[in-house]
Amino acid sequence: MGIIRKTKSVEALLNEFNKSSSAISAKKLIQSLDSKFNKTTIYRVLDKLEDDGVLHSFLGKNGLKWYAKCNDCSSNKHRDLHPHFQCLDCGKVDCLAVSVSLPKIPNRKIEVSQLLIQGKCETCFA
Amino acid sequence: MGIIRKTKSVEALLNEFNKSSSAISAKKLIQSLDSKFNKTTIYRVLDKLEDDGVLHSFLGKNGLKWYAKCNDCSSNKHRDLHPHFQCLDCGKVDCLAVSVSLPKIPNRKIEVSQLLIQGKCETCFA
DNA sequence: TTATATTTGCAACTTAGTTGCATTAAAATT
DNA sequence: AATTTTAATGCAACTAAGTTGCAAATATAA
Ligand SMILES: [Mn+2]
Ligand SMILES: [Mn+2]
Ligand SMILES: [Zn+2]
Ligand SMILES: [Zn+2]
Repeated sequence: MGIIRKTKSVEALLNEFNKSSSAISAKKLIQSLDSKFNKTTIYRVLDKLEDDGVLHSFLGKNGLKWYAKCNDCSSNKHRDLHPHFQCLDCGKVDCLAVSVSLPKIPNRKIEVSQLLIQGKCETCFA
Repeated sequence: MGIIRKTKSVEALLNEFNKSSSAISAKKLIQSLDSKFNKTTIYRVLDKLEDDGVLHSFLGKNGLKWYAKCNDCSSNKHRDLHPHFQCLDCGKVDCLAVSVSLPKIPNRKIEVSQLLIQGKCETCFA
């Protein structure tokens, strides 16, 4: 079940995601908003925003949880099946607005897939 | 640095990987060998076998660490750049012996990538 | 057999994420 | 505006995968 009330924490988190277009880890959000909100609150609000189709989540390096804005999702329809890129130098993570062609796998039913590409970002590569 | 001595724990772990061709999670190995070895030992031997190019590791559902046998790797050359399939019903994880065509990403340098496909395996799909 | 260096077990630790519950605060109702 | 209702919050305690330091055990070389 998603967000019902427009609280301070909801506004603060949405604000964080409006400041940059990159993905943000739960860990970073907890650090940034530490003085204002409890980590439990942050985890719970993120979870609800994902239910609502406002954010989507995925696992980055070391299994850490990351969140990024959705483009055309709603609570009914989540379609964030794009790959993500994580810079091994600066740690930045971005959504890649491209579609991945999955390999053919006989006798299995594919439900979801996640592709994480790692390397050097534009800034760190130059 | 890799394996130097052929100890009981090394043999036991290699034996586990020879019993099945599927990947095995560190968690499962710790459970299976709980009566014989300490979990610290298991983590350390797995790490060394990976260094030696005998096993490769990757993260599955929920960021859990999985290991599987390498095919043609050595301590110098690791090439396990294949995708993995995890069954959401029975939990089984397999290496997929196919190559993935990564999308073109301008101005970035790709170093590694990991593709995890989830769904129903042959057994659970039928 | 002895010496040396690697491996092991254990306990304590780290850290991301979760849970239960009493309190607080939105928002709906009167 | 005051009251009621119910969702959201803070806090502390917990969970669980994985790590670390160190003394004791064991494989291998001498
Ligand atoms: Mn994304
Ligand atoms: Mn594999
Ligand atoms: Zn970078
Ligand atoms: Zn299955």
